[in-house]
Amino acid sequence: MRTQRVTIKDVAQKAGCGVATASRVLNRSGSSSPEVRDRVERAARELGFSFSAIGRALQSRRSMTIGCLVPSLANPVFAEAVQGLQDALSGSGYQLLIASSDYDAAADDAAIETLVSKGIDGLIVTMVDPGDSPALARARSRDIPTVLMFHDPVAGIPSAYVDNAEAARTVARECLRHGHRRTGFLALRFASSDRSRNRYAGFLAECRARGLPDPVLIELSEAEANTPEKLAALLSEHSDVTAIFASNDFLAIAVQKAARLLGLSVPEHLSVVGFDGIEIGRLLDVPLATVETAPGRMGRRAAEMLTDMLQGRGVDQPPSLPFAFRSGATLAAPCPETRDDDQVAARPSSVPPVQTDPDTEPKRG
Amino acid sequence: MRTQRVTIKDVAQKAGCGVATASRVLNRSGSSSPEVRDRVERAARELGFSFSAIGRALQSRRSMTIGCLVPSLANPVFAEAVQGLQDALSGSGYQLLIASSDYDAAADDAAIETLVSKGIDGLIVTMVDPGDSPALARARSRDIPTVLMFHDPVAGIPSAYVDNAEAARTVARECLRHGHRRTGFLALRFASSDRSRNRYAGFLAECRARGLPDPVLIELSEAEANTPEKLAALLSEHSDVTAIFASNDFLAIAVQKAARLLGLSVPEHLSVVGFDGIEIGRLLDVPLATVETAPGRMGRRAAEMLTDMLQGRGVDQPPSLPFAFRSGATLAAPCPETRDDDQVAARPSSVPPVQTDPDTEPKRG
DNA sequence: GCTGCGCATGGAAACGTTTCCAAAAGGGTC
DNA sequence: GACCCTTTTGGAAACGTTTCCATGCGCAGC
Repeated sequence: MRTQRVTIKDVAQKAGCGVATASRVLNRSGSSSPEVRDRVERAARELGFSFSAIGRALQSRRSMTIGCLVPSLANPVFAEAVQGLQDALSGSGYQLLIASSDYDAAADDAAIETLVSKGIDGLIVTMVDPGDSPALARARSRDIPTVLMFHDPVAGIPSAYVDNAEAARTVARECLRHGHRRTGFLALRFASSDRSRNRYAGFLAECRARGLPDPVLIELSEAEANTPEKLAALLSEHSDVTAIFASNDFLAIAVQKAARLLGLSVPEHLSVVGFDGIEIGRLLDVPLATVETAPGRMGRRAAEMLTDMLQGRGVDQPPSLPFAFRSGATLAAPCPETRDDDQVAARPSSVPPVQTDPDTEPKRG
Repeated sequence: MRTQRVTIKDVAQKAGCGVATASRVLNRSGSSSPEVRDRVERAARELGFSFSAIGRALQSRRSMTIGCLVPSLANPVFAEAVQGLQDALSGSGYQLLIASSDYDAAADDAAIETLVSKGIDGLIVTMVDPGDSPALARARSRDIPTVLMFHDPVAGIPSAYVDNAEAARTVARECLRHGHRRTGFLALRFASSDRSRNRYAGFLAECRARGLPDPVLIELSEAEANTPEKLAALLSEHSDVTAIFASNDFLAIAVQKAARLLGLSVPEHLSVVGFDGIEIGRLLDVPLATVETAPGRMGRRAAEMLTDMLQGRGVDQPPSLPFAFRSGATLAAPCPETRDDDQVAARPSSVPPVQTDPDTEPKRG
């Protein structure tokens, strides 16, 4: 037997007062006499009343809902960031309406339109191209507070992000310091991820600045990323590179598997550096060298920025969040008798201890 | 310059007709003359009109929003399940309102109350104790269609789940088949996870059925799980066990790290089996033996069940989703000269090839 | 005793839809 | 030409809130 939704009208009736009074009592707004207050509160309790957020939203023009768009929750980096949003938002009264686009620009736009029509009070997005999204532009022209996650700030939209290019330069320096000259950048979804592109750009820039040959850009498909054999085949086409910078940690681990298939050992024959700093990398037999980025923190930061905006406080772009290079056994000096024959002379196999960038922070907070 | 939200009233006015007509045209409901239709559609386009889902929800009593509660998106298993929901729901017009409780029963209840007050049309939850949640009971008494994820069906609420106990029995059989007698079950959040408890129960039941000693239950705190040293200390208290069944893959990988710290090698000195079947386990040097459960599929299944319910179709509990034991190098026969001295006699070190349960399916579909 | 003030109260409008209903218009049949 | 049926149309109510405003009351100050 379905209980009809109990509204404030029912409460008012049971308490013998007007709805305006009931509303004031239940919201503790305006004034009311103790007796009335009592009756209303009792009535509400007995009826099991709870406000309809929809009625409220309609009247107040505030839905207490925040829209969030990410490429996919199957990627733990984004999932963790969203959890960071949740953490920061919990207790604020805001709920999270979530959409995912599967890395598709058109889906990005459609999702934003839907979120906006649902009356969200704010928007937090990671998408293919925030700088060229009609839907995002419309949302902003409607004065919907918006912040980006993971992206470099774009078109005046503030962002919670790490400086991908700078992080990649650090990776380049580390590779170089270990004596690598021929490097490769492994990119997944290069076309639809500005983060990946920025990492490559930084990596490339630093290599050039140091007079090294350009790193070879190896783009791979989803299928290649997931099938060690295919990945191995791809890698074997670039037998001169001694260090691979993978655009994320999963890829880096996959590279190790592929290297094993090729009979190469890491790091003796091939060094590998990842990106993101997932926890598991630390626990491996050969701990993964990578860049730690603390996605959860990005989420929290984004949520804080947005709530500031929602309270009318102006927000200007804060500096990028810190990253930290995590040294690991997958990065070492290349072996003198390298797998290819046309390669570098012997190098000192002892390398000064890796040191973390001073102004970066250790790890997930 | 803020554009005031454009409503259907504005469209009607611009098109020179009543709002009722505009509504009919824009919804393609009811009939209308071609000219009027034209004018309305043009007006809507020119004004950049889009419906307010809130107004709609208020009037129609349907928000086209589904509430989802999971313990945490930082756990990739849940994140993947939620992505599965998204996938199955995409195109259906439903959006996902997400809450997370951080494995806390009180937070579960609070979250459900909030979701319900937001007018969700359906509810998909994974929580500490669905069988004893006043908020969930209230939601159901309000006839809000509800389905569980990950849980065994409870209190008549249908669920998309894998049979944890049965999966654990399979693990027990595999351990046994490899010659292990003294086993341990490593549990994280045992108190707040019925899944973990069911796994232990199944594991225990099978061990008893085969006349083996009870597996030792090792409960650990978050801190112990995350600190290899602490975990190692904990493990060293149970030096007689030759095989550990960890309640998830991360834990299983952490166990390997801890074993390394103790100077034990896997699987020679200690076998390890995980649970969940995360992709990465496959790529490791020593591929992880585990149970594959395809959380994304659980999400999709849950979403399908719920949309059926939302369309008034009755749903009865479907059978549990298939799992598959994935053999891996972390599970092998215990070494005859075992690390402890009071232990089993030599065993044949060659073991028949592992075979998967016939009625289970390979992996994530 | 009046004026004026502050407090408690409730009616009603507004928020953006959809839908019921009645009315108008058009067209066919007798 | 009257009648009825169908199609198109728009006014208005309803959904559940909040808030503006007006009303009524008691009380302090003159």
